[in-house]
Amino acid sequence: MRDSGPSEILLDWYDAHARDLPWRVGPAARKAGIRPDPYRIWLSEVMLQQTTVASVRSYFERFTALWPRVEDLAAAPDAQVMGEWAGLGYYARARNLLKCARAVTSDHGGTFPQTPESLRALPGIGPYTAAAIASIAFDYPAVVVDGNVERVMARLHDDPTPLPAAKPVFTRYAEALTPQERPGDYAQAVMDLGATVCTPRNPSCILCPWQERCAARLARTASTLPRKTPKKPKPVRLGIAYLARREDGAWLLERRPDRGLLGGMLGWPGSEWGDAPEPAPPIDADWQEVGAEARHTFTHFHLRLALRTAVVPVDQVPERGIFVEAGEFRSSDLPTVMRKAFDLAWTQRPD
DNA sequence: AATTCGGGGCC
DNA sequence: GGCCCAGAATT
Repeated sequence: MRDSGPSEILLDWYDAHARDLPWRVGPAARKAGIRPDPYRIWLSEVMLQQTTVASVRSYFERFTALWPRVEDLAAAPDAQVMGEWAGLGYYARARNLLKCARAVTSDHGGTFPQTPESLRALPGIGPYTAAAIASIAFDYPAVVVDGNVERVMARLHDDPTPLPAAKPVFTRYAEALTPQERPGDYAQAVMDLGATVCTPRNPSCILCPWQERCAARLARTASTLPRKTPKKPKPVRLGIAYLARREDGAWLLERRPDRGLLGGMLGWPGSEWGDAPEPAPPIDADWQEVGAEARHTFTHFHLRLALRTAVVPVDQVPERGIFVEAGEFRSSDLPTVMRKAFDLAWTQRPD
């Protein structure tokens, strides 16, 4: 066997161990000349931002079935896209997804730009996603740095510098390894390595194709890396949600403003969330307290949401929100905290 | 440079 | 309970 550099060693490992993913063109097919669909790569990469493969799978299948091409997604109604994204989290991604699909369709003739810089100019595409699309979809030798790559680089160099301050250094490590040949397969290979071998806890160093050149394996420090600066504790916020059912079965919901928490999503009208929430019934009714509260943890706070229910006559006009007909309402269109509130108030309890 | 943005699976 | 995840946008 001829002398191989680290990227060739990793590519050999990838040829044998590449995971089968719905958006992936595997190494064998790629060598046979099959190109990935940039639309599917873009969609998967946006869904995968801070989100596990296991969570993304079903959403990816659903989106590509509903909207096979970027032009189809661009033409979709906002409310339908937000509803399909419900439960996946980080809802700014869905809003930017639509902006991006419409920009690609109207400004680029339905074709994704191919360089990291031009991709970076599109909504919802940052440094990582631009590099990932350029390399995977177009075989552009971009330096792809995600959480997996950071972890692998920290361990290869046994570098104790804490993230996020270490990001520029880890990026330089990654730069030095990125090959000109098969950059797309290489990018996916490092991420697969991080996801399946060089895992956050209990890495399988014995299975690692880079074990002989890994400083952390020699030092037995792999499982302690990368270091991260400690996070702030999450405060508790309180709130009240009002779940009104009209006598004909319609539900009183509210479209949340496009910015901020759960932006652009449907939700139950309610109080602000804070230390001492003020009652804010959206319609005059005989509100009943629900015994249980919905508990939910967001990125930076814990929420305890008190619930109120009421049944109101058909001719009554709400002060806030809009009635959604029973036949048009799907609790799966709601973000998880709102779906939890619905389940607690109306399905897990007797009427 | 820090903060804001979700949710699920794992330990 | 906290940690992690194919991060981006905003301040």
